[in-house]
Amino acid sequence: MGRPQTFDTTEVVRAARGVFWEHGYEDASLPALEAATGLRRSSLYHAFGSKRGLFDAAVTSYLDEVIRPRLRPLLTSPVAAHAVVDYLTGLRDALTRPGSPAARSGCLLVNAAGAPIAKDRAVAGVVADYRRELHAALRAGIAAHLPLASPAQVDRRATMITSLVLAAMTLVRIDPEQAGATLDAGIALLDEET
Amino acid sequence: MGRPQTFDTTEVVRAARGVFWEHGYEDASLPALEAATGLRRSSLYHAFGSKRGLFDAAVTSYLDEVIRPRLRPLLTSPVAAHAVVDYLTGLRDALTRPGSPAARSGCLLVNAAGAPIAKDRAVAGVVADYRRELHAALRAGIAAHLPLASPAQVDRRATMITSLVLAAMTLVRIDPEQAGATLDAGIALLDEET
DNA sequence: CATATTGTGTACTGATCGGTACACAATATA
DNA sequence: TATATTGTGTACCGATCAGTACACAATATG
Repeated sequence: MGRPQTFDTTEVVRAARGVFWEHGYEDASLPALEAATGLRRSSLYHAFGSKRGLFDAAVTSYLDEVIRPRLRPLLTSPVAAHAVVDYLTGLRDALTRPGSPAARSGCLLVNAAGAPIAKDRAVAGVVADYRRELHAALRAGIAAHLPLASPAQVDRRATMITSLVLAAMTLVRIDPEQAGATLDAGIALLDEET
Repeated sequence: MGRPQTFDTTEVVRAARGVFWEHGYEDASLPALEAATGLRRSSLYHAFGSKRGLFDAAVTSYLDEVIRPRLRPLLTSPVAAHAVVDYLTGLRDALTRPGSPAARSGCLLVNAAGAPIAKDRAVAGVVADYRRELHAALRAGIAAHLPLASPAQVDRRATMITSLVLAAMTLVRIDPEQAGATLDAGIALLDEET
């Protein structure tokens, strides 16, 4: 069946993901992607069709390997009462740990939302779905944390915490301290209401 | 003293601001800036030195003509009790009015925070200062809205509402409905606590 | 009117962009 | 071993990028 691939697709996508994460879709150049993956563009185009195809693979990898593992405790019942607080503290630690991808570049999808690529309907849909997924997970976590609150109150608070997370992702690139303070405000609010 | 300018600097900066607002710094091309301003690059470079100089002027214009007029009621004492709610409803209306610059492109500075230009320290500082300015204004508005709350409570809620605003600016480009719901959650929360 | 000074238009620069043509390499199958 | 099939490397494509050189236009001042 012809010559076999010499590279591991998952690893290559991970490397490309890092480039898109740091530079965004538009400013991730082919030479930078070649350097990060160790592949020439001929191989990248053969395997992924286009820069956009590689980006889509990177987004899928980002959701599966970066986003969803963190949300899992909020989505697998029974949800612990402290799961939301754990999520927020864990995220704050990740954003304030110097050198980590999240501290350096925030969130791949949040960054994409403000970039020209967001005008692509498919990409906009992925980002919108991501926000919905985050909101649903936080709603579950808040419901476990505030068992006496009404569904409407839980939903409203989930919207608030979702926004805190999105804002922290935006702020970390320009002022990590403000990003940390943003997440701390969410933790404090949840404690306050217990 | 030589040949006089044939254009109005303020108007030209406004036109350039629209281009940067819609496309971001990196993807605002010189031809696009020429088309929007009606000037050739020779004039732009003569007046502003560089693409970056024009961007800086556009940012100043954005703060003075777009951001701060909206914040003024929150910063001129006495602050009305309903000023925060007015701000949020006004912002929601702007974000959900189809065709408005904010509905189409969100916030020039929030978008910049996620773009490569954010690595420039001066730009990062401007965005960080903008967030501080927004936070201070909302704190004043919330203090007027919740006169019984402690300073710490007011500050924490100001951080929350600030994040709602930033998140809505991010979301409007990919899903205006989620952006509107985000601001509605803030309004509802303020009502709930009255 | 002459001249210095400043603004504007045309036309270009080298660099870089994403994408591709094509030769060659490496394997599976016959 | 011969051949079909698939993967990889080299070298290129036209388009576009930000920026600039320079001639020319238009004014203020002498």
